[in-house]
Amino acid sequence: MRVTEPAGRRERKKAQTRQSLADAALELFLERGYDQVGVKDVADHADVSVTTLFKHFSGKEALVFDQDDDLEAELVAAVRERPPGQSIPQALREHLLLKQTQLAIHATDPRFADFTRLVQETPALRDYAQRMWTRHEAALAKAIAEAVGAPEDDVSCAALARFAVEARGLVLRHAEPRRAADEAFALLEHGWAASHPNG
Amino acid sequence: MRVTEPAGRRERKKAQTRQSLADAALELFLERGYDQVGVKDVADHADVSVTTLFKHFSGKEALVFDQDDDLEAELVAAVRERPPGQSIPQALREHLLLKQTQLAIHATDPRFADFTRLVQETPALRDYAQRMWTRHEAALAKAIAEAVGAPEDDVSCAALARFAVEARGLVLRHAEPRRAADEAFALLEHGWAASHPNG
DNA sequence: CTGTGAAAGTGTAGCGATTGCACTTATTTA
DNA sequence: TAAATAAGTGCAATCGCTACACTTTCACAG
Repeated sequence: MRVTEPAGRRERKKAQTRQSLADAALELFLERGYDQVGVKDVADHADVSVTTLFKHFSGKEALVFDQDDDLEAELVAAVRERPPGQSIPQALREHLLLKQTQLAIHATDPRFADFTRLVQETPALRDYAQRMWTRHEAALAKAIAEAVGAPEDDVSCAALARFAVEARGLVLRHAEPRRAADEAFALLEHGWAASHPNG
Repeated sequence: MRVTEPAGRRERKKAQTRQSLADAALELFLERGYDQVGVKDVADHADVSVTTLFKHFSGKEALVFDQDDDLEAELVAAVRERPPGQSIPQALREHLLLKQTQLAIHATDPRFADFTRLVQETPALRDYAQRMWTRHEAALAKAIAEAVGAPEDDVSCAALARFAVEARGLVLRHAEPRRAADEAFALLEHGWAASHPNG
């Protein structure tokens, strides 16, 4: 009985079903392409009904993103617990670069590159991923505002939050992510420093 | 025979059908809410078949955005033909603020405010509007690069383009658009000036 | 004029994602 | 062990959207 896995047989079976679905989805999507696979196919392949599939996942796109939940907390933590001397834009740049190399279902999965390509080449998935981040924009804005002692609805904090999550999309499609991130965040860095000398 | 309306009866009828659909859609959406109206309802109300509706509009959301076409040209022009002494971020801020007060189907329509509210309150429409702008991000990035003599795929130009169109969404949901735009673009302004002293 | 081909429009049938409903089965818990 | 709970099932239906085969209408050349 591991710490992360609550004992009950019921919960274990539930988790297993969910995992079967996620695995089936990833496998089929990689094999045939997202649009060439129906939710029915995924359900059949995982040996459950379509109804059950939708009890576990909010939609077809969600099948490949199994970990939305921690994103927000980590994002906020990246700002709040950044090392002393590091600016907020810097902290966000580092966090996003780090995340990019973890976003796979299993970090150890050799199909990681394929997964990333799948997401980038499928509009529906690309958009979904972007919205996943944008959903936490408000929380991030609030964290930034707190970090610099600005009012909670400060516009420039909201702007920095938005721009930072958008920068992710920009960086992803570039061959040299590190360099792209540096350039994109340099813009934010300088702009931010100008209005928040203490940030 | 006006300059804007090509003579042929055929083309006139086509334009009229399209207009009927757009009118019906706006009316019904405002009355019942976007999600409570089906494309069938719109088609019936405009007295055409559903098939015809989709011959005129690429999807349900497109029914309320009748003018995507000029957006890109205007966006590029805003950068290319900006008054001397005006920075690129400034030019984009002004352009977006201007656009925001024109985006109605008819600028003279008293229902303008309702329309804006509808779009902002309906996720599907908000997202669609955002994508409408994002679709022209590449063209804008290119125009910016040309304006400052940077390579066509320069990352900071792409970043400025993306941030500028994203700033729009930020500004829209604020009570004081002018002030919000000033703050959001101040960030870009300073960041941009730091790396492009000649921009 | 006229007839012919393109363009606009129609109705039906259907697909794929998603939901609601009534139901069975398995697990938990009192 | 029985009642309560939650997972899973199958089916029908909705909704956006497309394909198809068809009719009507207009433009234009002969």
